[in-house]
Amino acid sequence: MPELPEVEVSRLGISPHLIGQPIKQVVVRHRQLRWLVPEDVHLAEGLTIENVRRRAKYLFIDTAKGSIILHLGMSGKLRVVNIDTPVIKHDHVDIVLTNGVCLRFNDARRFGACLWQDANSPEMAMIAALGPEPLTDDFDGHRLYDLSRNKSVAVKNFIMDNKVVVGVGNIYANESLFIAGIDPRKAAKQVSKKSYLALGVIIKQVLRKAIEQGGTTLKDFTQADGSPGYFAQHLRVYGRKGKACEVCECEIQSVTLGQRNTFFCEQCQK
DNA sequence: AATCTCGCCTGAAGGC
DNA sequence: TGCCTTCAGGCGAGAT
Repeated sequence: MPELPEVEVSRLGISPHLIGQPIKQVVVRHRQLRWLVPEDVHLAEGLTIENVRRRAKYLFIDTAKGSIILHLGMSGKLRVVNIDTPVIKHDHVDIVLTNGVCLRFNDARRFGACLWQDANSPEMAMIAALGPEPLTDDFDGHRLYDLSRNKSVAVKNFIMDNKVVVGVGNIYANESLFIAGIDPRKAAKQVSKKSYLALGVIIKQVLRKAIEQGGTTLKDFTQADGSPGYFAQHLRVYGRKGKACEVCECEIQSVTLGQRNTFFCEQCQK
């Protein structure tokens, strides 16, 4: 499942192929993604891609008149291919460039999205409501502490709340809390300032490290099979239910929090 | 206002 | 082998 690092690595992988290139056509084969792909995405046709940005897990393909917004959902993959590359199952959207190259969006589960943000319209509410980027100075442990004072939700749900900080998905929430030694079930308001200050640093480290690793293991986005994939990262707790904790050798536990699988070590996380 | 729950999807994995 | 069931999950929307 693409988390922020995967989206950022995708951005880095596709950007050089897109920036400065005019869009010839936007081909929509399957409109029914998470939301219906709007007709307005065709407004990008004839315009030049000026930038490829990321905000949270959304990618913005900027033109002078607006941006095509892509979200990879759970199973979304981006490839840069020649336009004559045969379409495979779940190739839903193509952004075709005038040079014969095309950005191809494949998404089996269709939890992803392709939207249009007009440059002259207010930013759509969904995007405007997003909290700070985790890798900027707008986010740190002080913010976590301050926002958590009256929150009774589990700390894991709290750090996965997009209004608190964006881009912390299930895997990295689990991993960060393990490293910080915080029990994911603990009420957000019960977590100490000291723990939050550590957690803020750890979230940044975990995400940065994953991006670096993704950069080094980055598959070739221009190959037919060159999906970004999900880099093989070393996971300490995620998916390790019943296995031994790497620190204390206790059995890793799992519970459901916020309808998501949650893994932790009872001994190491208090 | 804060929190909880639902639903969109398909493919992989496991059971029989 | 093959069918059926279960699970995974980002995240907005609606309910509580």
